[in-house]
Amino acid sequence: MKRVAGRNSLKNDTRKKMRIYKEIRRVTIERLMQYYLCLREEDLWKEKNVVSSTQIADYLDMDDTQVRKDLALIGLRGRPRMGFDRKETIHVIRQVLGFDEIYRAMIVGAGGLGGAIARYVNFKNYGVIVAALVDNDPKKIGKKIGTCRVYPLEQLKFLIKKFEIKIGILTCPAKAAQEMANRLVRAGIQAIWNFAPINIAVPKNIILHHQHLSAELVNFTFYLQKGRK
Amino acid sequence: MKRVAGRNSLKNDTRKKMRIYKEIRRVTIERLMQYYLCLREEDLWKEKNVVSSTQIADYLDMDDTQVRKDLALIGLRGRPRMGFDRKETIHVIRQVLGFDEIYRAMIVGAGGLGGAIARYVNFKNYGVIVAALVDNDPKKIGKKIGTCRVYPLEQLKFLIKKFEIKIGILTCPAKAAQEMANRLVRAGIQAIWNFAPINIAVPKNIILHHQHLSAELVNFTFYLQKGRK
DNA sequence: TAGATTGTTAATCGATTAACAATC
DNA sequence: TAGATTGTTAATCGATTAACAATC
Repeated sequence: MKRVAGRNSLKNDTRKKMRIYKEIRRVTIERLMQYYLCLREEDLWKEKNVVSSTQIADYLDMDDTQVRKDLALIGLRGRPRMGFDRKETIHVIRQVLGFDEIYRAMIVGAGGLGGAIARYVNFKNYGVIVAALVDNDPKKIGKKIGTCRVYPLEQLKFLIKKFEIKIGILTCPAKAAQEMANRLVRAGIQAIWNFAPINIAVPKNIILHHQHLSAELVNFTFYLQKGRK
Repeated sequence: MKRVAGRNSLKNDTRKKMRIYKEIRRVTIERLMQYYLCLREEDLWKEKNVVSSTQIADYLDMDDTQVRKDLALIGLRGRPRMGFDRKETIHVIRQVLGFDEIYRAMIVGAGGLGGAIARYVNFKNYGVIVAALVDNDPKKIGKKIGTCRVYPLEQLKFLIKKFEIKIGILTCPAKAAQEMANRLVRAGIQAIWNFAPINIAVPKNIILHHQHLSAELVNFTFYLQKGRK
């Protein structure tokens, strides 16, 4: 079957993207994120045009073949004796991880944690913009935190439609978390990032990511124990 | 060689503990944490004395053999037809993960995030107590946040000695993070939990856990992309 | 060219799952 | 007892690492 070059390119791109995504596992995503961070942030490499898989592997204390495999998976080719083009690598990883699209988020609960997250400016480098906060405390409503405003809880659904919000960030007290999650789901949210120290349940089609800070403590308590090195 | 029962029991316990710890990997720790959370928190099981590996596995959507293997690794035995003793399981997991010892922590940076963490009451369920905050803003010094007080930055070293602080929590701005980490290390801290959006370097013997909230965004951006699912 | 680095296949390693006898 | 659940061995699966020819 004959093909006209270009005509199907967009379609083929999408198909290729989907094929790639099927194969990318969670651990790979985490590693891609690490490559991205060190390629982008490390002063050491900021001026370089080309970085070898060995350099990345040494920096991250991992195997160089792994780096090449991961980069090959997302379509990146290196050049023998040279390595990988730094800018291209950054660009493709951003593309694959979805940082080049824009998703808007809403923070539910304008307390200390919610406020701190709203002020976290570099979310936008990762394709996420906090568009609004909601709270039920009249004293907080109308205030500006970072670049966004605190709205009354009643406007939750309205704001989600208006700003086309896809991600709900729960920084409310634990006892309100499930109810707030339900409201977000009913309002058509697609993903929930839960900071409340409680497990919540959502429909299967909703992306749910728990951020239980207490659960992270095991990283210290386990390794600090006597008898451990 | 003959052994006197009891005489070596403490020694043997420690030896056994160390042997176990050698074998416990990061993924296992994470799973133990999940078992702990669902055994402890799920209302469903709060009244039960016995829970089977199958029930836990179903709840967490994993393989039941895995649950039995993990529990066997930390010395827990189940009873055929019954399952595992719920309280004993909780107790042993707490023990292994180190939640029964007490470690004190200091928060460096009494902003929104630092304040929110200081108020997170259930850290103490995991063996961690926030003993103090430090900040260089004179307006904040002396204030009480949750149950602890904000001290001047100059007292950092003094406070670490006084309260026997083992964990430093960095919630200061990114540009101050490395310097604050250095001060913590010089003052004899053993672990650092870094919330500042920058990579910091510490000596190898220090436990370092980065909590880059921005990096978590990939959990949403990747899966929200068009062409996925 | 010589040598460094890639890309890929094969080998190893470890983790997960299946099977089933033992047991209460 | 019959049947459910454990504990353990063996089989499978997948991920990581080693080896090495290809290449600039």
